[in-house]
Formats: sequence, C-alpha cells, structure tokens
Amino acid sequence: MAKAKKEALDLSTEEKIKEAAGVVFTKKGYGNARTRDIAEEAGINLALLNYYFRSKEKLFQIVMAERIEKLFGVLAPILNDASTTLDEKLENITENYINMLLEHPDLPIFVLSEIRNNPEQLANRLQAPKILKESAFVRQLMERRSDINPLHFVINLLGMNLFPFVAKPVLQPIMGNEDFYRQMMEQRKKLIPMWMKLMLDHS
Amino acid sequence: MAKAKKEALDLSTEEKIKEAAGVVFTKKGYGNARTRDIAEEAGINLALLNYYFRSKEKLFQIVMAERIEKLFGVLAPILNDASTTLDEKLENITENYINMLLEHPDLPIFVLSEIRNNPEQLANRLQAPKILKESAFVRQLMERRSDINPLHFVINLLGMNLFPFVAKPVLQPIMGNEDFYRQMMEQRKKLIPMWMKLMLDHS
DNA sequence: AAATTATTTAATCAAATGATTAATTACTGC
DNA sequence: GCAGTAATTAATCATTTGATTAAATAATTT
Repeated sequence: MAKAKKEALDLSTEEKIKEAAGVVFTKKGYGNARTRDIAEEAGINLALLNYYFRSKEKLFQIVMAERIEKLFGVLAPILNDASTTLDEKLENITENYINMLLEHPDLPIFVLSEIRNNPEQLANRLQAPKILKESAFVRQLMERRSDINPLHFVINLLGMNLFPFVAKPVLQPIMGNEDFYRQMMEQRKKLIPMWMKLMLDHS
Repeated sequence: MAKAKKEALDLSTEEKIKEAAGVVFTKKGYGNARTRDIAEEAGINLALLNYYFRSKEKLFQIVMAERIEKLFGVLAPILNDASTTLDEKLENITENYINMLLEHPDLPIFVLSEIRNNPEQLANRLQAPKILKESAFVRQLMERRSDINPLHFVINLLGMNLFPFVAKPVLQPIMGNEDFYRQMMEQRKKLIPMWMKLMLDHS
C-alpha cells in the first residue's frame, strides 16, 4: 500500500491533499501533474482541492516552498555554525544531506527543474548569496585557503552530494538493484568529506 | 532576434519544426510545452507539426534522442580511446563537456528531468553499464588504483562537470552576471582535472 | 432540536490543447 | 499548360483539464 494511503487515515483533509500534492508534483513535475491525480492520490473529491487551496498553482506554491526549504534549509544552520571546524562542517553537511536524500531521492531533480521553469519566481527565494558571503563556513575557508574560490568549493561539495541523486535514473541501471545504490551513497558519507579535504590540503 | 528565427530562413519546414521543438521542449519540458508554442517558434501552421511528425509524442522522441546523444555521446569515444592516458582523458572529457555545456546550458536538467519522468523508456537507451565495465578509461583506472571504485570516480567527474549547469538557475543569482558564470566554468576546465587527479593520487 | 456553518460530492462549465479534416496553394514531371 | 503530388492553411473536433456550482451531508452553535 502506498505511503500516502495509510497516512491518509489519520490526517485532516487539508493535510491529505497537501501530502498527495507533494507526492504527485514531486514525481511528475507541475506540468505533467493533473489535479485529478492529486485528488485521487489523496482519496478525495476533486472539488475539495479547490475548496481548500483555490487553485493548482496555489497548492503548488505551498508544496514548492516546503521542498525548497527541505533541500536548502539544511545548509544554512550548518554553514553558519561558528562552533564547528571547517572539516566538521564538511562531515555534517554530507551526513545530513545524504541521509535526507536517501529518504527523498527525487527532491533535487524536482526542485531544480521547477526552478528552471520559473527562475524569477523561485530562485530569489533562496538566500544563497548572503550565506555565501557571510557564513562562518566561507570565512573559515578563506582563512585556510585564500587562494581557493569558495564558490568552486561549494559547487563541488553540493555537486558531489546532490549529483548522484539528480542522476539517479541514469545511474540506477548501472548499479543494478536499489540496495547497491544505497550502499554506495552510504560510502559517500565518508568519501565526500575526504575528497573535499584533499582539495583543501593540496599544495 | 531568436536563434531559431534567423536559422528558419534557410531550413526546410521539417527541420524548422524539429529545431523549434528542441528549443521549446528543452526550455519548458514535455509537460509544459504546447504544440502551439512549437508551431509559433517554428513560424508554421500547427497542422504542419502533425503532418510531418504525427504527434507531439513522436516529435518529442526524436528531439529527446538527439539530446541524449548530445549529452552522453561525447563520453564514449573519449572513454574508449586506447591511445590516451587516464590524465589526458580527464582533461579531454572536461574540456569537451564544458565547451558543449556552455553552448547548451539547459541540456542536462532537461535530459535528466525527462528521464525521471519516463525512466523505463529512456534510461535503457544509454549504454552506460557497458561503457563502465569495458572502457579503456575504467581499465586504466583500475590498473592505477584498484582500491578506488570506478563508479564513485565517474560520479564525481560527471558531477563536477554537469552539476554547475544543472544548478545554474540557483547559482546564477549568486554570481551576478552571465559573464562571471562563464568565466568560472572556463576556470573549471583546468580545475576539474586537477581535482580529479588529487583523488587519483592521494595515499 | 433548530439554525447556522463547514465540509463533501456529483455534475457541469469553459478554456486549453492535441489532433484531424477539407480546402487551397505550391511544386514536379510530362 | 496540365495532371498529379506535396505542402500549407483555416476551421473544427474531441478530450483533457482546471475550476465552479448547486445540492447534500456533517459538524457546530445556540
């Protein structure tokens, strides 16, 4: 039985719809998702969707805000934590990201492709520029290696974490079964910080 | 004036439609693209689209096959080239990839998100597993570092190259203008092989 | 329990959208 | 120049789809 179905038993109608919208939007994207798909997934009448959320677009905005927060919200607290070292931040980010992504593997491709479809509306919601200039992480990085462009470093860190999930549909057939995929992602929890430290320490 | 418009002058109708479909599908994705958008972009009557290509779906398949080839086709010849060293392959892949991606920045997110929407149909078209087991690249890699999982290595290589483009809508606001973005991607042509060699050489 | 409000449903609407048709124009071989 | 084929167009169809409506049911208030 699908996850949403069993959760539905004890959720309010509004929550059921939001949950179902999350499932359907994330799986198919805004353009391929039908409000009827969402209603069916939620086990409710189609009219209820509009009763609670006015429109497909409004419902999508709500789901999208949650997903953006889930995908990027993990970062800020870790990057801004003044009490951890740079190395610890690399480990914390990777550990948190991979754990979250193993639970929500389709999150990155969904968020990134929807941002592509609507950059002006969605991209500015991210406080990315601010974090990148003012975070403890970037400060520590520049102190340690003033010759390394923090942006390249962050791109590599995020890329190593996110890319295997963005490309999962391509990688999965290579790896065979789901278990082996998970196993490799588990390995990366240790490997990614190690590789990032190599970049940090090379002369 | 849009690229398609000026090319349109000397292209056959069929080619105009295919070009326009490429533009519209790549920008909006299958679900968000309207056949009318494509017809307008091509400067032709809507009925002509079906006259030449039968259906939106058929047209999409043709465009998609081209794009998959463009995104992954670069890889095979380089990975299989027995006459180059491992280090040279890293440089060749990166140089080729970044050049191509600077011309087609929205290609990766398009292909990956469409594969997500239709994995069974699209993912198996890639001969990825074969390449990964049998390529000169993997052979050389295993000879040099039998302790490194080639799959992790390839994920990192592809991630470093592709991720900045997959995440371009997010990164762009951080970088400010387009020129600075291009400049950073140019830098990565040298940096990515260097980082990959670090992973290869670490003890 | 009557009245009021909130929730839910079936039926329906109107617009969007992929596709087709029938007629028109352009082209090609003779 | 004409017959026949190919290319193109405007108009239209049939479905799909987001949204609404009016009626029914459930919950809450008084």
